[in-house]
Amino acid sequence: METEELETAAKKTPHTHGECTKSILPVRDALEVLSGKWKLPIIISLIFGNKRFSQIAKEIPGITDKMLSKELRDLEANCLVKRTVYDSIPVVVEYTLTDYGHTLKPVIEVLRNWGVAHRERIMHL
Amino acid sequence: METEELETAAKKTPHTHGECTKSILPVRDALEVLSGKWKLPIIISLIFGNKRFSQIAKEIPGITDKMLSKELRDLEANCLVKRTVYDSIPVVVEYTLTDYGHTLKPVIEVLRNWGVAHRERIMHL
DNA sequence: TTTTAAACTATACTTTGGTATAGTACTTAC
DNA sequence: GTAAGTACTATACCAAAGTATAGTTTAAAA
Repeated sequence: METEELETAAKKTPHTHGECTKSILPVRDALEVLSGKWKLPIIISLIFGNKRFSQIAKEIPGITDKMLSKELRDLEANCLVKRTVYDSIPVVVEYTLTDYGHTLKPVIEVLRNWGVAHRERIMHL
Repeated sequence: METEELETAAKKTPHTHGECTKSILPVRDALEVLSGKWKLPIIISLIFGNKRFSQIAKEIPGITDKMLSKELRDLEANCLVKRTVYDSIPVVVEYTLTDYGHTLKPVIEVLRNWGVAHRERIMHL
């Protein structure tokens, strides 16, 4: 019996490379925005309300100042977070989720729902 | 003017640690399933139809055998992919998205839609 | 008899992500 | 004048993720 003649379903839906790649790229973009250990905690923390640097730091156990600073800059570069400097003494900086940042809420919801179900499933094995 | 008196919106919606953490964990679970450079290409490739090892390898430019093998085992451990060995000569192994794996489709769709919009937005800056 | 193909595994290496620790500038409170 | 609070930055280090390259088994094809 030749390999090529196997009765698998493998050949049923032919498709091109380009199709796949084009379909993957934007998904990757979205995942990148949420990637890493700290972006999600930061975004979710800001969904609950505007925060100052040290407030976020306190709310996220384990994060270092360096990572918080770096990730906030990342999120700002992606227009998801706005940084406002208050000219007080000492200087206070407030971080806000932009309107655009809030468009992530349904995305996070879908991920959460799937995640909850997945957790259930993996537990009961 | 004291820091504590600033008229920011930062104090409007108080919430607890526990709330945040519990809300983050399942999202992370979901992201983990899709994490890394190769899981998404593999899943999407299998959405288009069942495939054999070397077929997937050919469809995903740049992936090494080692990574493909490792990621497939990961996906199998998460019940997303089924591995079927055909007792032919030479041995042929077919990979299938399980029904459960297909539940990822809407998740990927949401990510893709957000990703497309995000790509647009970042481009036009 | 060497090559080809299937589906891998093994070893070593590099790159990226994240951590640990310390230090900066400014000012107010003790 | 020393400590403490604001929001950071710098340096060095470490571990996980990914890459490169090669080797394994079986058997058919050239």
